[in-house]
Amino acid sequence: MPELPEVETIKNELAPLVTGRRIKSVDFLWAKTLVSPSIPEFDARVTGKLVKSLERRGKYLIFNLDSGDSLLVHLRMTGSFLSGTGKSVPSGHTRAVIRLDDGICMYFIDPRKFGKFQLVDDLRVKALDKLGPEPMAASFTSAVLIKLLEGRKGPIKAALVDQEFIAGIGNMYADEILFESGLNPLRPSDSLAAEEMKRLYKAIKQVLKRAIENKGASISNYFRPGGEKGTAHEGFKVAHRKGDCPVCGGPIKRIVVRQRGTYFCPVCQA
DNA sequence: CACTTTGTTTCCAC
DNA sequence: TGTGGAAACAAAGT
Repeated sequence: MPELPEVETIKNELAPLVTGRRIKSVDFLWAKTLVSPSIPEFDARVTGKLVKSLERRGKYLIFNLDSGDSLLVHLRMTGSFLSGTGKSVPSGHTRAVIRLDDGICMYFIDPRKFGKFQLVDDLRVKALDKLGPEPMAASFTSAVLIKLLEGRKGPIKAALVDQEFIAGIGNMYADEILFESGLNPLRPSDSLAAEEMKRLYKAIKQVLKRAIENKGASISNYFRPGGEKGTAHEGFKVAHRKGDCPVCGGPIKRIVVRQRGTYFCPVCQA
């Protein structure tokens, strides 16, 4: 399930394959994958263009073209990329094929069809503008987090998965971060003591950093461009776990916060 | 067949 | 007007 560490891994591993190459064609095997513009206009603006660079913002992967246009790929739930040579489609869940020069192909594989492609002429679009700060950026300091938390009502878990609050964190990393901080997911955001906010800040940086080092979490359908899986999920303490707390041995509890399954240890996260 | 999964969108109350 | 919560939605797996 692509969240920040998974999209970052895809970006890092795809970049050497695609930067400096020209796009020969993009085929959509699932029409709804492209949200805008129309397919004919998309083809006209993309074919023959050079991929200048790849970047990531939140859960968006961004292909910057030499024409100034950018292809935004919103990776959501089950989306990932597989690189190949274009002979055959590697999976029945392939939703789009980006063909580059020298026979390089990138397959967008997305079993649940939630991922979206969008071509824009300016990165100042609503989808990106609304995103909160990048948690891994050096500019995301504990002072920034404290500022965000003050006056914010509602459970801390809800804040962490809110893309306008912080970009790139989804359900599973929110659970891991809260476990690492020893904070109950239902604690109101503005109720944290200074020391708790410090712990939360450290946990955000640490959980994401470790997950990036482990090339993302391969829960359900995520894999890397070369076909390998990530191993970050092997280190998960509570997210998607059914068993007992690895620290205190008590049962992990599952509750629902903002309509989302939330795993936590009621003892360690009192 | 009901339920789960994640993020966005829409709607409603305050 | 902003904020926040709940529900609906998208699609497929179990």
